[in-house]
Order: sequence, then C-alpha cells, then structure tokens
Amino acid sequence: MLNPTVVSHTTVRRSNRTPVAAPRTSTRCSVCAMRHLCMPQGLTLDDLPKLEALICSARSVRRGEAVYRAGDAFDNLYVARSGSLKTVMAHRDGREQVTGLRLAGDPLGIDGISTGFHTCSAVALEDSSVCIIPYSALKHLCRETGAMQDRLHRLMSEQLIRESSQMMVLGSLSADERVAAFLLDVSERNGQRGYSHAEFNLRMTREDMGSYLGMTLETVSRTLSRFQKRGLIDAQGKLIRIIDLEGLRHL
Amino acid sequence: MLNPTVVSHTTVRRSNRTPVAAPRTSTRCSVCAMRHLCMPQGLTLDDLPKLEALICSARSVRRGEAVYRAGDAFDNLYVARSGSLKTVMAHRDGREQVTGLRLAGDPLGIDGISTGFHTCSAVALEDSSVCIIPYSALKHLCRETGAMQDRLHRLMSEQLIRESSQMMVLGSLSADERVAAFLLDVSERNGQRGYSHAEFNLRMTREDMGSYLGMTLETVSRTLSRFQKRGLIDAQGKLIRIIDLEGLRHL
DNA sequence: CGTGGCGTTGATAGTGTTCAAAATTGGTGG
DNA sequence: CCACCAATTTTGAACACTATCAACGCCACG
Repeated sequence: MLNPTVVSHTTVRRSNRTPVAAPRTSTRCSVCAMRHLCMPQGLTLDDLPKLEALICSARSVRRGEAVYRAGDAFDNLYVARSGSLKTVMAHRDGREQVTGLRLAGDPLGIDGISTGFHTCSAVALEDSSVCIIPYSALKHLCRETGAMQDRLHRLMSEQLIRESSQMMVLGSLSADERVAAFLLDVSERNGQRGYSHAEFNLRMTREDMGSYLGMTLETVSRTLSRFQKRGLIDAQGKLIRIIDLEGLRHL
Repeated sequence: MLNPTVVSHTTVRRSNRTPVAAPRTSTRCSVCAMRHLCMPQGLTLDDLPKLEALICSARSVRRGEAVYRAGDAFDNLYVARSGSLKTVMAHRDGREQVTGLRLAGDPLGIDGISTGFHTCSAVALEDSSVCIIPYSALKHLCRETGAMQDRLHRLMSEQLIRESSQMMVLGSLSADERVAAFLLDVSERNGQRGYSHAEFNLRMTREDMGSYLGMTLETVSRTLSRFQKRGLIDAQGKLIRIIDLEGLRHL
C-alpha cells in the first residue's frame, strides 16, 4: 500500500516552518518520482527513456502562488508532485469558486487543451511542486506509445468522473452530506497515496471548503463542530482525524 | 451560420407524432453527417476514408431509452446525431441527478474510458440517433492522424470545462441565476447548431431541469413563471422563447 | 506586542423545500 | 379524429435549512 517515493506530508509541513531554500527554478524531475506520479502504470521498460525526455522539469510553487491562471496560454500539462493545490474558476462578476482539490499524482491543466487557454487557475494550498509536461511533446509520445495514450485518456476520463461526482454532491446533497462526502473523498485519496485514511492535514481554509461544497464558511465550521460533538471526527483547525468512518458514510 | 446537414428539430418533432418506421438496427452513418457532427474540423481529405471506416454505424434511440447505462461495459464512444439526451448519475442511495444535456454533435460515453465501465447513463429526451464510434478503432486512428488526436483531446477538454462551469452554477448561483444561466446556455448551443437563439423546444421535464440545476421542480416552475411575468421569456410548457436576452444575462 | 487572517459561535432573516391540490398537456387506444 | 388517462406543470401555504450579520478568540507573523 505505502508508496515510499511520494514526498510525505510531514516533510512538506516541516518545510513550511523552516523554509529550506527550495530551488525556485526548474529542476530535473527524478526518475523515481516520474515512475510513480507522472507517468504511472502500463508502460513497458522501452518507454521509460522516452518519458524521461518528455518530463524534463519540475517547478516549486509557494503557498498561494499559481501554477497557471485563467486566461494564461496553454502549453503544458502538470502533475502535482508534492503538496496540494486547488483549482479555481471565476464568474464574470468576480465571484470565485473552488472547482477541485489536487493531491500528489493528480493532473492539472487539462482544461487548457480545448481553447489553448486555461479557463481556471491552479493555486498551491501549501508549498508544493509540480511536474511540467509539455503538451506538444506528450501528444507526440502518445502517438508512438499506446500505453501512454491510454494513460492520458484515462486521466482525462477520471477527471471527468470526478467532476460529475462533485456536480452530484452540489446538486443533491445536504450540507451535512456534502461535508461528510468531502471528508470521505479526501480520506480515500489520502489512503490511495499510502497515507492514513483516518488523519490528514487539510490545507484548504473553511472558505475554500465552503466554496468547493457550495456553502458558506460558517456552515462548514458549524457542520464540522457538530460532527465533532457527535463523535464522528476530531478536528483541530486544519488537522482532521476521522473517528467514525461508517458514521460519516451513513450521513 | 445555418448548418443544413444537421437534422432539424422540427423534423424530429414531427417524427414523434407520426412515427415513421425508423431503422432500429444499426444503419450506415451518412458521410455528410459524419463530416459535420462526428469528426469535424481539422482533418485533411486524406483522413476522410479512414474516418468513414471508423464510424461505421448509427443507432436510433427512442425517448426514454438509454444509449448506455451506468455499469455497462465501455466499448464505444457516441456522438449525438439528432435529438437530445441527458446524462444521469445515481447516488448509492438511489437518488439520481442529471449531469448533462447533450445536443447534436455532443460526445457521449467518455466517462467509460477510465474504468472500462460507464459511470453514468445516457437517456434520450426525445427520439434521437447517435453515431457509434468503437473506442479501440478510434484510439488506433488517433495514433495515425494528429488531427484526429487533437480533436479527441479537445472534445474531452471541452467536456471538462462544461462540467466545471456547471459546478460553478451549482455552487455559486441563486435559483434565478441558475435557471437564467441554463436558458442562456441552451440558447447559445442552439445558435451554434444553426437554430434560433431565441426559441427552442426544451425536451427536459421541469424535474430534469431541477435535478440538473440542483433545485426542485417546483422552484424551476415558479422561476420560469416569474421570468415570464417580468417579460424575460415566454414559456409554453417545453417550448421556450427568450424575449429579453440581456435581461437574463444581468440576472 | 500589535495586527491581520482564520475559525468559531450566536441571533436573525431569507431563500428554497415540502406538502398539497388543481390545471394542463400529450400520448394512447378506441 | 377524438376522448381519456397518466404524466407533467402550476400555484399556494407552512416550514426547514442555510445564509447573513456580528462578535469574539486564536494563532502566526512581522
């Protein structure tokens, strides 16, 4: 289960307190990170060198910084490498909504393919890093390597399913159910990455959560407090421990 | 503007009244329909024969019938050819939510790529037809033809943007704003297909609309009535005429 | 040791839901 | 072609849930 190549959350947290001079400019992505995060399953050994040539760099992003902003020209796809980010979309009247939470291994920037410009922004929730994948090179590789093509298609399709699910959360669930669904989603994704299902550091603010879940920050806060009183979770600010997973599932 | 190859809505409506014996089994998709709906822009003439071989059939779907259902094995992508369909996702407790409205030219089934099974259902809102595109053959073609690869990627990315936008509608807008946004969206998409921006036959029920917009059918009905009283629209059941487009845009 | 961002909690108001009933529509079969 | 019946739509009234406004506490940071 545990994936030792993924940068641990604790490491990231520590680096927030004592900010080691992280390379701000592009750095070579380690093959090990690539194997597990950027390119994943299904490639033969023959394909590895091609991929190495493709994913040529990584980029550090400070908390609050954007990997790309809505309106930016689209050239690269990204894959979250460490840390976490949110995607944000803006209405014409200025209202903003958080449309996604991206953890290590999640793709970023697919929205730019259709028009050549990004329609949402990707902002780091903590000091993070992303792999940079030049789209033109990726396209080329996908035409050579069926496994890579499959991988890309699956990534896009997964993203689509994730957004559909979130549409259902927003359209059909009550406030309690939304918060519970969100906590369970983060719990599961944390587990998939080899971390604890039960305890995690949610770097979103209550306002971000509210925006993502279609409710106000006050309602998020109240809901979490109520969950805590009921013995479902233990929340100390951003640090959240799930006590009664089944209880959350049943509402 | 007007695209003469698209099957007109009135034709479809008439066929509802006097159901001409439509071929229920697979029929060869006309090249003309393919050119404009299934495969579109950016292919060279060399690519046409390849595409013809690929999109080998169409399928008629009666109102209420499903092109595919959640849980079905994924083999084909589809493109709406005439009529309109809704995509529906189900919660484990049985609650259903409409996640999309697909008009002629819109793709269907992309959600199946990631797991090999469809996660939502596609149900015809009126007697409709869809082009069938075997996914394995499409993948193969995409590796031969860059234009086809681009087209597929853009289609998926567009879908992603559409869903993000809907997330924002569900998460940030009031009931009035949601209904207005929906009407404007349908109006625009109708216009893009060569039909009237101002008048269209919305085959969704008030319940479908409510589900899609995250509100009850009663609220949808009330909102439409209020819009009518304010002189923004003229709604006679499913037939909707937009009177004050700017008024709708400004809320 | 302020200061500002973030989180919690309370009181009140508003928006949309729920329940109910009547009106209308449209598809089906005679 | 018409009549009927079920599905859909509309409208009303009471209620529930969540938003809003406001005050306060906490912590990290300069």
